[in-house]
Amino acid sequence: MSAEPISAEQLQRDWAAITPARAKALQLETARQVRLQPDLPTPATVAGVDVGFENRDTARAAIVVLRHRDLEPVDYALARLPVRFPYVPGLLSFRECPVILKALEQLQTLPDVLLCDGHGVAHPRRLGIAAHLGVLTGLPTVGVAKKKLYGWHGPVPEGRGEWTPLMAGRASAGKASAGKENQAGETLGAVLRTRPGFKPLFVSPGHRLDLQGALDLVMHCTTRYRLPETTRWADGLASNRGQRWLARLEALPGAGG
DNA sequence: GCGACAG
DNA sequence: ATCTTGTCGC
Repeated sequence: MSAEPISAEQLQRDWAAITPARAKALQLETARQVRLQPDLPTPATVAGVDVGFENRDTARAAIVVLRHRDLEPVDYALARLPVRFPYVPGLLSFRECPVILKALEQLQTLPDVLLCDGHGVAHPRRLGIAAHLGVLTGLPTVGVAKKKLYGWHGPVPEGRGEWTPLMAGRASAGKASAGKENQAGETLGAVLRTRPGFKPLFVSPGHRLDLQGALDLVMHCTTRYRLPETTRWADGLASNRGQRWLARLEALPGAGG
């Protein structure tokens, strides 16, 4: 039933001439394959993935695999590919998935779970890049975003690890309900305070785990910064100053590329 | 018509 | 995402 891991090359062909309109339709179909379930087995490894742009039309994906136990890097991969889809809010995966799959194929060993830059099911059609990547690869995935794309939420508690639900739909306006919100929507994710005094992160499950599992994992990976270590590594490698981070990786024991 | 709008 | 200078603080 569920799709086998698709190759980057195949994906490139499938999406070669896709339009935003067709992409939205495809999201509705693909979202039906997303599976959110509790009790993700404790992973041995957790990876972070991010995409940077060397220029207007060249994307660069970076994946860094960390040991779950101590968050030490054990593997990484880099890939480049021409950009063939514009940035459209809600359609991010069509722009970034191809180059990410290419990088995944270069890893020595696949990670047990993947933390993505962007949302999971906290998306208008429930298929943020993390959810889409999960279905495409079959891997458990988590969405970790710095800004909201969709949904509404109340005040975020100040303590580290505290959070408030990110609900589907839009906050009800009107003075009659000032202070209180609609109870109608479903919980899609969480607005999580990883560090007191800093802006919160938007966490949502992507595939093969639930919200609690996503939150536990993100907190486990977040030590002394606002962002999880996975994201920080991938971010660094995908960016312009990637050389600096590359040097740190190559100085490590068993981290090949 | 007006605001919202991952990376 | 990317383009960019300085600045405040541990």
